[in-house]
Amino acid sequence: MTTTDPLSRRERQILDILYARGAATVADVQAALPDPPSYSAVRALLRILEEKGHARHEAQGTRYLYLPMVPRERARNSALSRIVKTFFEGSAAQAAAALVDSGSLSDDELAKLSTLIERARKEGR
Amino acid sequence: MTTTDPLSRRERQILDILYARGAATVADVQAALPDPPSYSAVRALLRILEEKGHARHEAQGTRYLYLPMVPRERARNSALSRIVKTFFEGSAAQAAAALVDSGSLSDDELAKLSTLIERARKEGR
DNA sequence: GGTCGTATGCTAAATAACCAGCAGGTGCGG
DNA sequence: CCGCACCTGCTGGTTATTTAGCATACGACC
Repeated sequence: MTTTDPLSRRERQILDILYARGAATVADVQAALPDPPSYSAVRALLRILEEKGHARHEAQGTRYLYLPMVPRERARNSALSRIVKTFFEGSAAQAAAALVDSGSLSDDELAKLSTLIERARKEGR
Repeated sequence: MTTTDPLSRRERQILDILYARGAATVADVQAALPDPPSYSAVRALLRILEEKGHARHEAQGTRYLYLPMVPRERARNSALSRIVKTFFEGSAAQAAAALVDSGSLSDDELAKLSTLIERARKEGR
């Protein structure tokens, strides 16, 4: 499948868990889910995600380890782009500004970000 | 309702449209939806969003104009925070870096961001 | 005034999502 | 060797979501 299909709520939740952890077993996913349903239910959802081409599994001993199919970076970028479109009128700069303004960045992080910006400004021309 | 409820797929899509446009009529929403369903269907979803406390409407002449209930900034922050948790291991700095690295920022924007960072660094201590 | 286009209120049906259970297999401790 | 704990394959039922349809109202326009 083409990964252009919209995901249901649970599918989204589970895929998020997969991205957040990199990989996860059924039990991992179940433990990480809010309002965790039965083990069987989680398995069913994971199978659907596989059918839709969003996840795959590898055998880890006797059990399955589930992983995202779409590369993390691509998924991340499209998630960011969605937010930028929805909340920042398409301006990535505004989004970045909101993150800086959030106040959750340490001095160290701010310094690094500053360097990054300088580099971007030089490359820009 | 407490806005802590998870939204269905269509509900999410429609609410996103409301946030992206600030306000919208039923026809606006229908036009902006991918795979647009019937006018009636869109209306039903908007009504549900109202019941759940995510949207409200004002009469605009004979028709309704729908608006988000939760302040844009709050919705935006929680959306950002979700992405940061899912894709950037909780680090807002990494997310900001990804945006800067995206290359979509103009020189002007980079300069402004730089100023913003300097200010944050001073305030930080 | 007639009628056409577009709006809402309300309702019920079709579809999709979600979930749990059973059967069978495999490894491990007693 | 046997039972326990944990896993997968599969399958069907229940609930939520998504949808369209009908009746009705209101303004615009000829």
